This record gives sequence, C-alpha cells and structure tokens, in this order.
Amino acid sequence: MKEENFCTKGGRMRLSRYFLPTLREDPSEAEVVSHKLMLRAGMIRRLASGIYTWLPLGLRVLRRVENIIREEMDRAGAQEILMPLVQPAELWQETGRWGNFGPELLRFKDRREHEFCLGPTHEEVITDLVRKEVRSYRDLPLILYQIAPKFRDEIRPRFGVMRAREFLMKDAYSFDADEKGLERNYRLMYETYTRIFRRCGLRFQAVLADTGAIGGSESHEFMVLADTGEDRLAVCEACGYAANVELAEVKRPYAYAEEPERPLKKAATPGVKSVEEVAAFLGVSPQKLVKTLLFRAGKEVVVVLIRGDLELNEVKLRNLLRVPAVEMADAETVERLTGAPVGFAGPVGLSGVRLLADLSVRGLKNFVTGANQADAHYLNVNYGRDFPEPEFYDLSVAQEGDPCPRCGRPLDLTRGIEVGHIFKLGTKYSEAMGATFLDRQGRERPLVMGCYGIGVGRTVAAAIEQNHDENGIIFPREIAPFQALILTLGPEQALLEASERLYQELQTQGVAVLWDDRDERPGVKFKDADLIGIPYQIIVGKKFRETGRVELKERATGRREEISPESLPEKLSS
RNA sequence: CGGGGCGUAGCGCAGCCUGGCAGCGCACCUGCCUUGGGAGCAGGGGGUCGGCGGUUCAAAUCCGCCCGCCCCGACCA
Repeated sequence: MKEENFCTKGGRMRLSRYFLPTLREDPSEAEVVSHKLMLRAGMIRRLASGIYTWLPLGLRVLRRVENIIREEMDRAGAQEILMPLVQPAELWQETGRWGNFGPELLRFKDRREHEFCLGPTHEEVITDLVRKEVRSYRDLPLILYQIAPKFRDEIRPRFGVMRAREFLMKDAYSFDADEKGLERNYRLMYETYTRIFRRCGLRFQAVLADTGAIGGSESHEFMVLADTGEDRLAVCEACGYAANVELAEVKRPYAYAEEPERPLKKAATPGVKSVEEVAAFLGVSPQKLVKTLLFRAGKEVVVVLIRGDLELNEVKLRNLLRVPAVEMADAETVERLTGAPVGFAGPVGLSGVRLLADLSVRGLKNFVTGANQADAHYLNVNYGRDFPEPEFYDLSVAQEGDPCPRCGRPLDLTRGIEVGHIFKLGTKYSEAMGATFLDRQGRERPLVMGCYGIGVGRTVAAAIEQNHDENGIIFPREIAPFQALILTLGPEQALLEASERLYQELQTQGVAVLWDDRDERPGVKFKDADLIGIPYQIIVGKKFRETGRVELKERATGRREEISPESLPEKLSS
C-alpha cells in the first residue's frame, strides 16, 4: 500500500493542517475595516508598500470572484486570453501614452537597453494583437478578456488590496465595425457587470464617469456603496441620474442681488490666507470671496476664479483644456506670476495668462480677492472694470442638494468604491495604431473599440467592507471561501469520529467544507470561526453528547438550530 | 512631492526624555491540567533594538546620514 502524503494526511481541509495565520489584534498598519479583517483572517500578507501575497483562504475568495466574472464574461460571448505584464515602450509611443501616462507607469530597461514598462492596462497590447489578426468585418464583433495582474506605481497605496500597486484585474476589449456595434457591446457589458456584482452580493450603483487616462467618449463606473470609499457620487433618487461627482454637471442657480459697483479698496490682511481666515478677518461671508487658483496645464499656466465657498473640479478643468493632467502651480510659479507669496493671488493686474472662471462668479459684484501683494486683499472687486471679463465655464464640484442636471430635484451625495469601469473608446487606439478592417464594400476602416475593467482584489475588499460585524467577516455565500466550517468542541473520540464522518460526507456531496479539528478550546474556535466569516458553522459538542444532534449556526444572523447530522448534506448543498 | 508619526521577538506595545543586565502581554515549544466564546500552572526557545557612521569607558537611549512603513495634505490662494 502506498504511503499517505504527509501534507494531505486525513484530507486537506483540516484546520490543523491548513495555512491560516489568524491575528488576535488589529495590525497597526491597517486603517479601514476590510484591510484589518483581511490581515486578521489570514487572507493576505504585505510584502512591500501596495504589494500583497494572497494566502490560501484569501485566494479561495479571490478565485470565487474570478470565476463569477469568468462565467458571466463567457456567457456574454467574450473569450479569455492572457497577455504579458511586461510591455515594450514602442507600443506606448505609438499611442503617445509613453509620454503622457505619468509616473505611475513603471518604466525600466532590459539588459540590451530596450525600454519596457509594467502594464497598468492593456489597450496597446490588445490593439496590436488585433491589428495583426483581424482583417474583415466578418471577424467582428469580437470581445476578448483576461484576468491578470496589473502594475500601477500609485502615489500613495493604501487600504491594503483596495488601492494596491500590483493588483489583479479583469480587463476586456470589444471590437466592432461601427458605433452601433459598440453601443450594443457596451450595453451588453453594462448588463454583465450588473449580473457579476449582484452575484457577488454587493450593494452597488453604476454612475456616469470621467474617462481619464484611458480616453474615449462615454463611460460608467460601478461603485460599491461604502462610507470609506474614495469616490464621491452624486445620485438623484427622483429620476435615477447618477454620476461621479468629478463629472456631475452643476446647474446651481446663481442669484445675486443687484447692487451698484463700489470703489475698489485695498485692505491689510497680515498673514491671513485661507478663505475661512479672510472671511472671518474681514467679516464677510465666504460667498463674497473669489479664490484665484493657478494651474499648470502642460506648458501653459491658467488662472481660474471660483466663489470662495465652492470647490474647483480639476477633472472639469482638465477636460475643458483638453490636456492629460492639470496640477496646482507651485509656490515659485505663483510668486513669479502674481508677484506675491501663495495666499494673496488675485485677478487684478494679472496679465499674459488665460483667465477662466466658474459660473459661480458670473454676476457677482463687489467681491474680495487677493491683491497680488503680501498681506493684502482687495475689496469691491468687479470684473469688466478692475480686470478683463474672464471666460465662464462650469468648473465647480457638485454639492449635496444641488439640482439634478436632468430633473432639477436635489442631488444626494454618497461615497463609493470603484470596482468596475467601462469605456467607449471609439477609434482612439485603432487610429493611432492602424488597427483596421475591410468593410462589406472593401473599404479600410478603423476598428471601433470599447474596454471594460474590474478590480478583482478590490471587489473582495469591498465585499468585506460591506459585510462584516464586530466579530469579523460575513462572506456573502457566492464568494465565501467555504460554505461550512465544522467545529469539534472537545477531545473525545466520539466527537472526532462524528465530525470526520460529517466532513467526509459533506465533501462527497460537493459541499466546500473546512474542519476545525485543532486541539484548541471552544472559545478559540468560535472566535476564529466568526472572524473568517464562513456562512455556516456546524458545531459538534455539548448537544451532540446529549442528543446525537449537531448545531447549525448561520454566521450572518447568529441563528442556531439543532439538526441531525444525516440531514446536513442535503440542507447545505441546496 | 510637502507635513506629521512610527521602526525594539511572529503580533500588539513599554523602555529612549535623564546612556550602565533588552523587557511586558499574546503567539510559539515541553509537561500537567482543562474543553460551549481567545482557560490555568510549571518550565523553555526566540532579538543585527530598521541600516550605516559618529560621540562616549559604555549607545535601543545622544548626534548625523540613509532606508522602510503609516497617517494627513497636495483645493493654499
């Protein structure tokens, strides 16, 4: 007889043999609850900033999410491929993104001094593949996808796998002959994503979104609703409008009392810089202040005016200026242009720069601005008189209660975690890279593309963020690492034998089951069981000794019922 | 990139100010005991005190440089 493998002796899903390093206390490095719980439950361990290893329990959850995605993508007719993480610079130079992707694109050279990067996304690679292989409209439509690691050298990785530098992503790309085809595929992916996140047991919301570095015409983000989310959403309950606040159009009514223009006056404001400080110092409301913001957009510097109580929306500014990124001008630039230290910039006397203003400034009279001079502000400033009339655009961030741009009812603001993002790319990449096909008339035309991403690890973290209590994780059934956990509470042979029989039987019935056969006291087993969040706990202990029945405890509700061991497999496999 | 904090056993931390044996709790190993919500007793193992350099008879502790991690900011005008 063959010797039994010492690692799998008695079956591999025994906790006494399972690599599950749980932590009794919160690790100090973790801030948000999902990160703490993933570390404590032995799902992940950090290797370096934003770089994580998935341990067996965590990997099982990751795989379950992956498999839901795979099933739904396949069902939608997409075909799975696997592309390289390492990508040659040449492809990125073709689309121009080598230059303007920014420092999160990790670049390096191989031994022959050829330039490469770690792929933060795969538009270039897929477009290269398809331009080489697809010739005819007969090959269309086509959707390809992969589930593979990505690398983005984030400024500030945080929250564990929620904002990691290396992360697992599902990315899909659609290719069509025309806009109509793209529209069909975009809708198909929208529906597929809805199915995926619903199956993962998440409460989520699809919102209109900015297209950012990926580009394209239209896009939606799928947001898991959570207070710890990094994105703010504007949602209208009345008509269903929902948008990332970065994008949400502001249709705020600006009603300003008619008042005569008063003479310009300079006021000393020593050391008074921020809006709150200036307003308090001069005894006026922040709505009477106009902030003067200097931005660097490529080589150009632009000046933007906005009412003091409002927030400037950099995404709107970036899209208006049609540049890949805008950033606040540094102190040196501010001083050179305004002649004053940061905190005292104003539009009066500025020249040689483009002057923009948010709609909130239009109609505003006798406002307060910096005087372009240290420790001084102007009162009673009026555009058209004291400085040239600026170009007005919608450049502010939507606020709670602003009117919905579609129906006018007040908007709600909530927070969300972006787990999915879909884009209509159009011909941006196909034209740049010459990815064309021959249509029915034999004309050469660029492929019309879409792209569709899901953060797999982030989805796991978001699910935990939404499903936990003070004792630990409560996994939604579809993504739980196991369906049931057998707790053997006591060292007696009879308990062990009964547990082992149950364990074998459940496995034979196809129920994913883990058995806590460790020589630990009941308290330890209960605590770990609640922490790792497996939906059902099967307790073989006191009740079994007394009655021969076991207890079935549901993790989510804490409900316990007594049940005969024989009826368990049927109950759990349903 | 700017500001702040931290780095001492696997985890959580004290010791540092005022230099003089490297500690506590949990975890781990052995034995006894115990078995329904992170038990108890006894014994034990484990440390480049983030790194390098300096000051000193003597450095976890003081000084300098570097590295790493966490938080906040990058919307200040």
